[in-house]
Amino acid sequence: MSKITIQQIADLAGVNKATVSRVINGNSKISEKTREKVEAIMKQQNYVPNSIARGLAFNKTFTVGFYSDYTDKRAYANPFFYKVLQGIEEIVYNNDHMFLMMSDHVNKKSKSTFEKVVSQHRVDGLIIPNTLLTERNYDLLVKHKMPYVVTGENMLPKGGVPWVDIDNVQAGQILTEHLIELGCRNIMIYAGGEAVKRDKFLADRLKGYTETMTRNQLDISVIQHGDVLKTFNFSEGSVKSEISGIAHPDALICCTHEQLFEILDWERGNPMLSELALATFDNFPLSKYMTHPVHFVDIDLEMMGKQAAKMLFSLMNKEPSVPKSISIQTRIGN
Amino acid sequence: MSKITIQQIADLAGVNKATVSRVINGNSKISEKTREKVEAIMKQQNYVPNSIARGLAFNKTFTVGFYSDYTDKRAYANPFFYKVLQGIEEIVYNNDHMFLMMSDHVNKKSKSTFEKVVSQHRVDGLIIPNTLLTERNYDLLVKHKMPYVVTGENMLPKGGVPWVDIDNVQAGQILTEHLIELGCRNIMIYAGGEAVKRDKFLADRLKGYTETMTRNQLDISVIQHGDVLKTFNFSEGSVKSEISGIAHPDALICCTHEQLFEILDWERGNPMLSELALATFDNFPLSKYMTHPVHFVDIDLEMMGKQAAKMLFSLMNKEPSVPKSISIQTRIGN
DNA sequence: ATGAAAGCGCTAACAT
DNA sequence: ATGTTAGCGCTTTCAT
Repeated sequence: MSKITIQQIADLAGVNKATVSRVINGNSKISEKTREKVEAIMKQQNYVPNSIARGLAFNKTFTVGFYSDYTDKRAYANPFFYKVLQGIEEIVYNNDHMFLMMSDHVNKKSKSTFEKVVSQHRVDGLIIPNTLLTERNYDLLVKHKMPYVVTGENMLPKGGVPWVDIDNVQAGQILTEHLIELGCRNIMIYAGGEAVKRDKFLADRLKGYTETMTRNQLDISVIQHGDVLKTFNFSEGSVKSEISGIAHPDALICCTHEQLFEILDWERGNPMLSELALATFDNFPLSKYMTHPVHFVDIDLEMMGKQAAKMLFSLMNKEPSVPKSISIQTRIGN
Repeated sequence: MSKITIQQIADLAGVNKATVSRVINGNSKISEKTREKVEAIMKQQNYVPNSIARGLAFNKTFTVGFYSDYTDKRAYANPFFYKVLQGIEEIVYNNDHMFLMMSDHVNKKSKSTFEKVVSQHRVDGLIIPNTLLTERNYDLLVKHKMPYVVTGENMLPKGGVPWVDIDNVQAGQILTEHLIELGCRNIMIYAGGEAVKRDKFLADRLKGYTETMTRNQLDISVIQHGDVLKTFNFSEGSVKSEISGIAHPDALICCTHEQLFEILDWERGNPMLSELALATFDNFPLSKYMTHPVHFVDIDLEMMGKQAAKMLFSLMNKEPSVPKSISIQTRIGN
């Protein structure tokens, strides 16, 4: 513990500690001479203001929180999740704040981590995934006047919730357009029925696909189970499925990696490789191990993190006219 | 902002704020009657002590930090990395502390995040991966008397560095033993030469393999490139490689997932599936998509996180006789 | 067992 | 431009 305090710096510089405080905080009403003297001593003594004391005086923590759910394997097992964090930290650090990450751990005998952090004001602002913005959490944030930004489109039936999300409709559009440009006409999309109802991002991707196909006067073809695809006899070049009677697809858009892997897994014993263009959203780390090339839209999650953090600082600084929501545009990868 | 303070609670209870403070901190010298009265009022008012003020008085932050490197894709892209975090947080929250996660972001005009956190005492203790415990960081920690624990075996030529790591030697042993029990005799291990020198965990896994093979009087066979394996003609059941002359392996241990994927990728066009037992360390999320079963040791990273955090709290509490290092045992998965 | 008062390190309103 | 003083909310001697 370098117990050196503002008082000691003041003594060493032969000034009052208030003067040192003014130097620290860049107060203009300070003579160049004393400023230099104090700064020299601070540097020489390797003095660092105690942020706790500073926080108490300012009634601030200089910390931004990120709330997440470890039990949400979809987030944490997703290698891209850290991209969002990277974007957030970039902005947080550039604003001279710390980054407090917390999971939604619930302690048996006490409040949840979230409730503690919010009620104790351990952070000045919070970034929270839409899946964790429950009614209860929303109420807590409002009650404690805690600034926050949601990643992923707000799902709560509340107005004025600030959010940042990937534009999944646009992603569906450009991916479909890309396949059309490549010459594909019978473009199928694999979008599970239940999941689409539950996850808005899936519905949005589907919507982007549907709109684009319609605009190009192409037939829409949505399958809800990979099994349907397997009824097509690719090897014999048949034009219609023996069972479903649907036109032979020349491209398949998988809405999630899980779907893509299911297809790739099944495809190994099938010679559809050269006949079917595969496409999905987001790049993925094992892609290099894949023998079948996969088209994909590049989702800039780092940008999403940055925008969320920027928006949060705007809110914390009570800037006027902060946008309520931001949609991040995507583009074709590779 | 629920601006309710200890003074207001005291007023409401008709006692001095010192009394309230004693109730909060479980001071024994308090009559049961006043304790109950104060506790009732605190609960009724939904009072939460201001942790900043508390920290200032205690000269503590009630926060534990975790230092990591976003540029280290191996960590962040690894879904298992989060297991460690989960373990850490479990302990941290049970000890009523917060969890401050920080990357090694370096701000252009100022100190690194790490240096700020340590010099400003933003945390009471720190967990840091061995790869980030540089000489410089070590010096900072010592200089500021900051308690810390290293995950992964200490690589620094310094004594007394507390660390927690997976017992990779033991992991190599039991995996090899498992294969032997399964009837394998010609067990090969894929361990790249350069990597082994760089990463101690690889050398340890190799060591565990070597020891076990020797103890069982079996021949050791280490390959440094996957290509060597490809010289074996599995399909014809030949006993020796045409080129290397090495005995036909019936099992292959891959030291990393990358190696495993390389083999699996190449293997698709080869009928070695039924002939070669594959084995690796750590389970991985895409395993269910693999058609070739893979033996593996289950590495309990959550336990590693827990142990690291427990050790850190012991250090922070200045408990006597805290172990300097802990090796986490592994076991065969599935 | 409880109250009064000093102090943790810093900021800010008020003096000079 | 600089010093003085009073907090920020809590803990902790020291009284009583």
